[in-house]
Amino acid sequence: MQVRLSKRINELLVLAVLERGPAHGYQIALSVEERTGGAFSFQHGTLYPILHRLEAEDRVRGEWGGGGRRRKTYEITDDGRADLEAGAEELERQFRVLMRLLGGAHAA
Amino acid sequence: MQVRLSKRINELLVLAVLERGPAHGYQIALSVEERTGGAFSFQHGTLYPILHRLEAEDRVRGEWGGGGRRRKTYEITDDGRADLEAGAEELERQFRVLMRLLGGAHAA
DNA sequence: TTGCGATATGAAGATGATCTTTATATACTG
DNA sequence: CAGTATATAAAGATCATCTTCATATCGCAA
Repeated sequence: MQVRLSKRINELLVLAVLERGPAHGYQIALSVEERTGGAFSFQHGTLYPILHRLEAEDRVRGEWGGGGRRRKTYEITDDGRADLEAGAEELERQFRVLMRLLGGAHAA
Repeated sequence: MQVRLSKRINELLVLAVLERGPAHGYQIALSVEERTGGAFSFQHGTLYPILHRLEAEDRVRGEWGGGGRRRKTYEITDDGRADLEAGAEELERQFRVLMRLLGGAHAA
């Protein structure tokens, strides 16, 4: 399955949340969990490395916010937006292929 | 993402192939690759452990075939069929949730 | 005002799935 | 008879994720 599906999905989830506005890590985790009804979630030991990767690759931009509380706010970049769009399409394509094979077994 | 998505998908791909008739490992790998147009594939170091796991859990039944050539033919069990059906449904549900979040970003 | 729970981030270590490599062996083709 | 395709499997490497540990602030309640 050449491209690690879970890894890709995790990245896209983060990008999708940020597409709707800047947020910091903790918020992203809550948002994903809330908006997917708990179907997807992040352990913080999973989320932060992803954010660091996305930032290193300029798909998001992080900025340390003031106000005492150590918190870093991320926003999506143009590269990130492009990646999200391409990724979502690619993922949907892959999934249709998958469901065609699986679906033949059980359903309409 | 509590249940490892890739792991689950790999299992379901194997079960889906076997749902259409018994096959041995090598055939399963070819079949998956062919029927998904290359979107999904197995390295043999991935496939055989999966088959062993499925067999150990009675989701498939393996039998060493005669004819000199060391080859093991697998068929799906009732447990395997039930698991495939439940898994395919669950996967589709998960994916709809995922695409709703991702899709909001780019599309209709 | 002190303690606790929620917010907030990150690094280190453990686990586990997948991939690569190595090993073995037979069937078929030229 | 040599080489390639078929066929399976174990061992080791790699990498993502999870768990745990570490740190620090904020808000609330006792």
